[in-house]
Formats: sequence, structure tokens, C-alpha cells
Amino acid sequence: MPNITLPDGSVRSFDHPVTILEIARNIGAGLARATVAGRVDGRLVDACELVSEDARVEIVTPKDPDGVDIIRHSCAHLIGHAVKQLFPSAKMVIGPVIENGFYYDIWHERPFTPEDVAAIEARMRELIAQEYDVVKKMTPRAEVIETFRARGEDYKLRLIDDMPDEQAMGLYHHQEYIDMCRGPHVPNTRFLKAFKLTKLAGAYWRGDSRNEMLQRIYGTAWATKEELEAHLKMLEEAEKRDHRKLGQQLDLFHLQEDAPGAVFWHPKGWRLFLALIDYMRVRQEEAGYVEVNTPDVMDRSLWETSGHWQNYRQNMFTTTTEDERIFALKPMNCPGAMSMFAQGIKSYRDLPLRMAEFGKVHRYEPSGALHGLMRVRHFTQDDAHIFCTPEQMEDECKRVVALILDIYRDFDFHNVRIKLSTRPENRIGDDATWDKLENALSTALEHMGMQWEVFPGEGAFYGPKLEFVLRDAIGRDWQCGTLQVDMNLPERFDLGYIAEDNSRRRPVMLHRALFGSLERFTGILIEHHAGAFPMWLAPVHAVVMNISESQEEYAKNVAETLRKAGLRVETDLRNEKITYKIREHSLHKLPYQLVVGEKEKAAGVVAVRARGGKDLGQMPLPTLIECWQKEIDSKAVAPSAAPV
RNA sequence: GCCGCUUUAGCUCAGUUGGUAGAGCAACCGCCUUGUAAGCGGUAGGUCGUCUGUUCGAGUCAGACAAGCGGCACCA
Repeated sequence: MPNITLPDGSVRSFDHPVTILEIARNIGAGLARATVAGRVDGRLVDACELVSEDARVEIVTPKDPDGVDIIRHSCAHLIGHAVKQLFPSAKMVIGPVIENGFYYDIWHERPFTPEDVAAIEARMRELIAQEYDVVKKMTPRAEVIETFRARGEDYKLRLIDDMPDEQAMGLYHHQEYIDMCRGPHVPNTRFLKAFKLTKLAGAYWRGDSRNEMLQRIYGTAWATKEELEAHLKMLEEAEKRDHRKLGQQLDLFHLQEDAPGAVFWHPKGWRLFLALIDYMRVRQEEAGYVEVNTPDVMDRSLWETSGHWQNYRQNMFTTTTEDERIFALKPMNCPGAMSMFAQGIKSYRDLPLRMAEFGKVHRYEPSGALHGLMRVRHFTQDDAHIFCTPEQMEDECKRVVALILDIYRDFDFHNVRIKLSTRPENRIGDDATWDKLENALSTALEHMGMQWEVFPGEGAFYGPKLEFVLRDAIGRDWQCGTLQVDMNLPERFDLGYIAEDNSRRRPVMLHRALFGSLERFTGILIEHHAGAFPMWLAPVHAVVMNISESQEEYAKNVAETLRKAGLRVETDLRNEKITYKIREHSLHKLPYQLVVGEKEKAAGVVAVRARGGKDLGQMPLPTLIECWQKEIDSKAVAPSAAPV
């Protein structure tokens, strides 16, 4: 008979097998009422699970992170219950838990409408209000199959086919509705009150675009209504920092129908873009890179050599000349870099050769993939190709990883997800080489003391890769930096260098981008700062505003002095009240606003107002300049006037 | 590319059961000469995403296309 050890170390003995719920009741009625599930020797189980042997048991309540996930999972089942009542012909597919919520994939003869979803949500609330018990029954395989066959749940049957080893499944009975799940689930629908259906979308069966499309209903659920409200509020706030919205409000860029997936950079947005390039140029030069530039449009034969014509054709923009010669806009910079290396004879003394290029690439991305600045068809990579000897490879990987993380720190990104994608099934090169390449990447990470996730089989056919992932305002992840090892292109372009022993050797080639796409990185930056850029990035540092007409000349002189000191300063001499001007520039999130009235003019100073409304009082210009230059330098290099 | 939704003035949005369009802000012109987040008045601005159809008549109904939005798939 079981002795139950509780988290506080106390032991309770029972003379019969007990359920989690009974154990909770034994501890206290309040706890019993809050019991969502249990943890037996660390394993999550349903509240109805019978414990018949000695075990460590924890009671899982909605306060437990696992408890919230169970609530979310049960909300998915509840979608099923409501959908089958409203749309009996629907076939339920799969309803997992995701970050902050859940979804359910459903087959239905016609797509659901937003009204359908509203009806489903309303029905879910009615079912929750009934506070019915959810009953779990472990059911033999044959009976499960019979149950779903009788109910016409074809997809459930297909899922069962995928589990040949399972002899019994957990069936959860929600009144007349039955769902299959490993669980655990809540014992009663009263736990599900803080939920909301959020999105309706299409999704392919088994995630394969060759398969039929199902209806996917997304929802979010929390332990309490307060947490739900807080989450919805957070989403609302996040929407305000959407880079597409801010791009328009701050006059940074626009997109238009004539050029889908292409950016029209306005002066302020371009200033920001250039600030990134200026910064990267300095960092790369310090890191021993040289910068080059290669053509945008090149003959088909080059793309045949690189393999793009065979493998990437459908994503390439092409053009044909009068004499029927076919050219392609470069979708990647690598072939240009290969051609660059192939020029002349390279010696081992030239290696490692770190060759950077701010290359604009053009890819015909599927229309549905386009997304503001994050996913475009024409974008600029801070690309570089590092040619080195096999012996140098590991060290070069370390240098790249160190550089990339250091750069992200300058931009105030500290939570960077790192993915290591390893050898795919279809690949070139022998396993020993792959071992070496994958090792070089993971060793580099280990050396930096980094955490990373391995994605087996997701590498490119020519080599493994590291991906550095940043998160946007509403929690979507975007790959930015990348480091890849390429065994393919040096071979295809027959690259070689003369080694110390006078033999011709094949160089190893690393492909890396730190920002990844300048467009995407700018988008991430806009959201990260909610448009309130730090001084070193701000397109405009400050605006000089006069109170009335008689300070117009003085204001102009102030602006001129500041500009000569290298500051990005504008004037606002409009015949408007100072409050009006302040409001406007505050909405534009300028770091500083300078007010000059009669007093300032007489004293030869300016009144400084910092972003957020803080009044810094009157300052003479030399003091202000020194202050600002310090602020600009504190984060990164001073911007240069270098063109792209 | 696939599923769903959306598209009205520079911006944010109204527009009832089909009867050829409205507001606020911005712009422009005046007045005001202004002290730290919207001073007052006036003027101008739209073939209602594009095309085709139904109708005596279409912003409103139908179809096609395009772009955008939310997902999915894709993302060397």
C-alpha cells in the first residue's frame, strides 16, 4: 500500500491505491479543488491516475507552468467538443499546445468563417459553464479504432496507424465527445474559463503542402482571467511597435504594389540603414576583412557552374538580351565571391582571405511569404566569404561566432537563439568531413560558452550551418546571422591555392552574414526600440525649435553649429506654438528637442528636452556637443560618410 | 504557392436595405508671435485597389486579377 512523499518531505500512507485527486483531498479541500493533474516521480499524470506504489507525488494546479499547459491542451479538446456539436460532419485532426496557447486542426467540407469561430467560442463558453467532468478511460486499441470508425473520425484513424506499438490509448470523454490523447487533461471544464480563440487559418495535413489543407483554429488560454487580460494587453502593446506601422509613422520607408517585396527607403530610414553599414564596415575592418563588390546581373553559365540554375531557378529573376543571352539577378553573392577568389593565383600566405560584400540579392519569394521588412524579395546582405585552409577553419569559426555575438551586444540583443543544423540525408562529402565541419561549428560555440539547439538533418546539402535567431515584438522568430561551411562551391569553381609544399590545394569556404539581411535587421531594430532609437542609430538626433519669429536666425545658427560637429539636426521654424511642435517631434520619438526663445538667444544657450519629456535645462552648445558625442560613442563607432 | 480576411482623401476611419461620397488629423491660405505633448478661421483634396459583369442606376451585388494582413508551406 502506497506511501506518498510530498514535496515538503512529509509522507502520507494509504491502505489502498489512491488517485491524485484523493491525495490532494487528503491534504486539503482547497487544494483538491485546484487540482489539475499530478506529478508522480516527476511524470505528469491525470488527476484520476491511480497510485498504488510508493512514490513522490506533487499536485499540479493552474499555478504550475505544466498546469497552464494542461489547461491549454484541454481547451483544444473543448474546441473539438464545440465543433462537433455545431458541425457534426467535421473531422477532428490534431490539437496540440503551443506557446501561450493551443490550436486544433480540423477537416471540414467548407472553410470556417470568422462567424463560425465566434459561434464555436460561444459554445465553448457554454460547455465550460456546465463545469462538466472530463473522464479519462484507457481503452484497448481495437476499441479505440472502432470508436473513431463509428464516429467517422478518419484522421484519428490515420493517427492511430502512426502508433503501431500502442496497445491502449487514453480516450477523454467530454460528455458525448471523445478525443484521443496521451494527456493529462483537466478533470473538469471549470479550469478553462480564461481562454479566447484568436486566429483562423489554413494548415496542411501533416505539414506537407502536397496534402490537403485543414482549418486551424488558434486560441490562447491562461490560469486566470487576469493573466489572459494581461496577455491580450501585451499583444496590443506589441502591435504598436510593429515595424510596418512605425515605418510609416516615423517616415522610414514604404512598400508599394508595383514592387512587392521591395523597400522604398525614405531619408530617415536610409540614414538608419547606412548607420548599420557604417558600423559593420568598421567592425569588419577591425576583424581583418576586405570589402569587395560584385555584379548584380550575371550570365546564366555562371549560375550553372554554381548550381543555382539547376537548384534555385524558380526563385531567380532573369532577363534576356536582344541576342538571346540569359542573365540572372543574383539571388546570392557566393558565385561572385568565387569568381573573385578565382582571379589570379592564391598562395597559402593569402589565407585566410576574408572577403566581405554588402550585396543586394534578389529572390522571387512566394507571395505568401512576404512580410514587411522581415521577408522581402530584394535585400542587402552583410555577406562575407572566408577562404582558409582546413587547419584554419576552426579558428575562423570561433572568430565569426565571437564577432557576431559581440555585435549583437552592441545592438542590445542579449537573448540570441542559436541553432546548429547538421547533415541532411541528401548531401555531398563523406562522413569524416561532415564530422569535422559540424565539430568546427559546435566547438566554436562551446568555446564561447554558448547554449545552442541542434537541428539534425536541417543543414544544407553542401555543409552544416549555424543560425542566429532574434525575436520580433510579437514573439515571431527571425533568422538573422548565419555561419555556414561550404564544401560544394570551391569544388564547382575548382578553387585552389598553392600550399607551402608547392602543391595545389582546395580552400575551405565559410559563408557568413552577421546582420543577415540589413532590411530584416532594421525591422527587428525598429521593433526592439519601438522606434525610439539610441543616439548612435537615430536618423535625427535633435530638432531646434524657435518660440517665435525673432529667434529664427539664432535657431538656424544653433543647428548649423551642431551639424558642423557631426550631429544630425533639423530645424522647425514653423509659425506654430511650441507645444504643438513638441508634440509632433515627441511622436516622432526624437532623442532630443532644443527650444530657443528670447532667453536662450540672449544667453547664447539652448533649452534641452530629452525624449520622454525630461527637461535638462539650459546648456551652452560646446557642453551639449560633448555630451552627445559621448552618448553616441558609448554604444558604437561614430558614423562615417562612406557611401554604400 | 495554399486557406481565410482586408483594400474609401497623405494618415486613421464612417458610409444604414444599391440612388454617382463624409469626419478628424495632415496639407494650403489667413489671423495669432506663441515657453515644453494639439490656438482659431477658411480653402483645396477621392474615376471608393484594378478590370469585367448584373442593374435604369454599383463604394454598396457577382466574378477575375493585384496588393496587403493572419496562418500554413517555403526560407542555400
